[in-house]
Amino acid sequence: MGRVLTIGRFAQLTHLSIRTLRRYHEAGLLEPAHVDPSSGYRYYDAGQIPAAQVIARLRELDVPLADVRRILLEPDPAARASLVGEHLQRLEEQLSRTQAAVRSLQRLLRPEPAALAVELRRVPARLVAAVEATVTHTDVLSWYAGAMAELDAVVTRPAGPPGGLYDNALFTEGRGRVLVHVPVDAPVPVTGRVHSAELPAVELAVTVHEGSHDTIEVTYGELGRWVSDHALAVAGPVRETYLTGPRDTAEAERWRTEIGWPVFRLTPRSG
Amino acid sequence: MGRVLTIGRFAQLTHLSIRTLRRYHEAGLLEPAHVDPSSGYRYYDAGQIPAAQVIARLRELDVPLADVRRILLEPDPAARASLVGEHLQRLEEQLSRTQAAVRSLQRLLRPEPAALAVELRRVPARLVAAVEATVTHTDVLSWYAGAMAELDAVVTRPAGPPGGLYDNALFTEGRGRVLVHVPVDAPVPVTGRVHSAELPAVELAVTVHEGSHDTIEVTYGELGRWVSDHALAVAGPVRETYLTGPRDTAEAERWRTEIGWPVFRLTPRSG
DNA sequence: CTTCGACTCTCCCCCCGGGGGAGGGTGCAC
DNA sequence: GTGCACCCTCCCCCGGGGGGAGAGTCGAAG
Repeated sequence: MGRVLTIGRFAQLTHLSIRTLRRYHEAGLLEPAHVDPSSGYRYYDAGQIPAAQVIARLRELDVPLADVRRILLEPDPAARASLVGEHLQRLEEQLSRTQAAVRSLQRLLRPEPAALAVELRRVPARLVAAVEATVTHTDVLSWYAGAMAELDAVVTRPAGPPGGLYDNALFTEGRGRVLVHVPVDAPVPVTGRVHSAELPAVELAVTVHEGSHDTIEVTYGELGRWVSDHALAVAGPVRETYLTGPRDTAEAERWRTEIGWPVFRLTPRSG
Repeated sequence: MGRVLTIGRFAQLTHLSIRTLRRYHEAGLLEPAHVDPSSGYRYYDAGQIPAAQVIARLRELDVPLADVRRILLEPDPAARASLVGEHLQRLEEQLSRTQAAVRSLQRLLRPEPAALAVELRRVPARLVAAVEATVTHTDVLSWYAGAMAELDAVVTRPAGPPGGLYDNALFTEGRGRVLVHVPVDAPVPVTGRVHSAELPAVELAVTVHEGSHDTIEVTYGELGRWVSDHALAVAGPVRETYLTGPRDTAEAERWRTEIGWPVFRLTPRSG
């Protein structure tokens, strides 16, 4: 049916650039209907227009070319739809991160004079039921949800609010060790990923972040400033304790998150 | 006040990576409080934590480093807020483009068997009041709004629905000549950007896109397929005519956009 | 005060998804 | 049959990082 189209005509019909079509060819996303072996000329077929448009629309959704290829190679429509759905979910997560950034900017650009209440606290060792893993910054939220669900299934009578330990590398390098825990009075048997652990005693600089986690980075910064101003230095993974969280109330404004940064005293110097 | 912080400690307090801090330094975004001239070591101050966070949050909004710099250098808070607002508006435009891509994908992945009604039509030359410019793909929407408003102010009695001519390069290369017009019965005097023009007679392959422009690219593809299947080739800028548009009804489902692609007949060949 | 391990420096190459342009081969329409 | 528009490959560029090499520096323990 379709008459053979040169790359230029095909570009006009699909609203893609010639360069982009060549790139999709070499990436194995859109093989021309025919390639002249002597000249290397690419020839397309009008039937390939929808395929080219699917690629273009997926690219508009910032789907990486490799994932586009995976989607196109998936023969089962349902599986293909779920692959696309994953990316849509990723877009929603990005949207919420964008909203959090906007709210953080608002708080940063018109800062409230309310002084931060920080307490230096010596925390004893603590027996907990825990789940640990090394995760990336982008995965930490979904990982947390799964780990906490598993903990809740095992720990029937928690001895306090749940919490997490987050390696500093998780934030600065985007990947690090994470431990989510629920305090317990007695060791729990190993169940799935859940095991007992003892959080070591530390000296913590503690503050409480009020409200949703959208602007928690700002609170981290304020706590960091306090730590620095008091001639302290960071000495280990940060500890968050979810005094009031999503499990307690759906109203994010009521959440209360304790942030504790393990610190040690620097040798005194002038200043 | 603030004690001097090495780049590593500052990275911990701001949750930025060392590499990123160095990049922000060389980009002139975040000058360390002190740089040791002999060793090159960067030393930061705890007071710079908020500045670092502002940069990080703007980067999360995909603000280019150059624009971040412009924002940081702007002393007037109101002007600064408006710069940030521009980027937020850009994000909203991107969001609507994302939604359009999703809807286009839905239409592409479960196509309706409804055959496209295409008509080959010889169109005579037409006298219009027009505004022209060379614009980029990202600017075309806002440019169109301004141009159409100017046209409306000049043309009191239009002789037909408004339309636009769009260079194919606008779509394939992202930049091209655009002409927006309102048909008139008699030439209009030059007023601002508005001037008279005569659209040349052409042979058009015409179809009508129903509904919002979200999925208009899909209709373009179907029209392109029809053009190719009928041994035609594209011969000039596409013509859109807004039979029913935002000016007529707020219900996007009722919009009707005529798409006319100038074509010429290819020399006959087998197939 | 020395030592040594952790920290930091610069420099170069890599990633992605394109765009610009050079230099040279092809095709089609008149 | 010839000219010109088209197409080819190849290399370099962009932004905003990351990885790692190799060398220099800092500072805390002994």
